[in-house]
Amino acid sequence: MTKTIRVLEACCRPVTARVFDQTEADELATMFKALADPARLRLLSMVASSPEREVCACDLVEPSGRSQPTVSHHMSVLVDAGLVTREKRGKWAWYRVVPERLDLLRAVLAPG
Amino acid sequence: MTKTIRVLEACCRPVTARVFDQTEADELATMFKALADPARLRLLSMVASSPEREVCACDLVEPSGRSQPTVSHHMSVLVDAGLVTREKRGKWAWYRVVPERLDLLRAVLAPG
DNA sequence: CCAATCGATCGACGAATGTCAATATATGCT
DNA sequence: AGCATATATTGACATTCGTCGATCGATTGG
Repeated sequence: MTKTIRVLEACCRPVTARVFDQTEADELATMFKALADPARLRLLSMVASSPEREVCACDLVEPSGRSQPTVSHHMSVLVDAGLVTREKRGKWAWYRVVPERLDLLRAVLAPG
Repeated sequence: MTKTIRVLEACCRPVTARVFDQTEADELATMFKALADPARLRLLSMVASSPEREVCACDLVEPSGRSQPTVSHHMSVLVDAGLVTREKRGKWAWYRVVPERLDLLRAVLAPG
C-alpha cells in the first residue's frame, strides 16, 4: 500500500505533445486513479477547500459518510499518489493538498 | 457500458472552491476513471498528439500492444467519459479528443 | 451475392478495488 | 501504570475492471 512517489521525468509535457511511454503512463495513471473515486474526490475537496488549507482526519469521517478505516484508506491513496501530505501531530493526522501535483496534472491535460 | 454524458452544472469550479456534492463527485470520478489506466492514457496520447488531430482505430491496435477488442473497449470508455469522440466513416472509426472536456478537468484542478 | 475486412459486442476469468468490523498501535491524561 | 482517544492495519467480501478469444454487424470490392 505504501508506494514511493517517483518524480515524473517528462513532467508537465502535455498529452498533445507526444505518445506517453509505459513508465510515464503508469505514473500518471496512479495519480488519476487516486482521483477516480467519488469518495476520494469529496475528501480531496474537503481538504482543498478548507480555509486553513489543512484538515484533521477527525473532521473527515462524519461528513464523508464512510467508516473511519475507509477514510484512512482513501487518504492513504491520496498521499501515496502525492496529491496530499499527511502530518501527524499528537494523536491527530493533518492533511494538506500538494498544489504542485495538481499543477502537474493540469499541465498534462493542457491543450497543444 | 454506453453511458450518457451529462453536463456538469457546477462546471469548472475548482476543487479548492467548495466541497463536491455527490452528483458532481460521481461525474468527475467517471472522467478521471477514464484516465486512470496506463493503456487508456497511452491511447489518449496517441489521439491527442496526432498531427491530423484524428486517428483511425486501425492505427491504435498494434502500437498499443493490446488486442483489438481491448482497444475498442478502452476507446469506448474514453468516449463515454466525453473525452474523445468517435466518428464512423465507412469501415473505419476515427477518434478525436474533446479539448473542452480536458479544459473542464484542468479547471477542476486549478489552484484556489 | 459472396468473400474479405473493420470494428463492436459477448462471455469468461483473474486481478484490483471499495467497504466495513475487528484489532493493533500510538499518544495523551489522570 | 492504566485508561481513553485517534488513527492505521488486517482480514474478509462483493463488485468492478482489464484482458482476450470467439462471434456478430456493417461496409466494401469482385
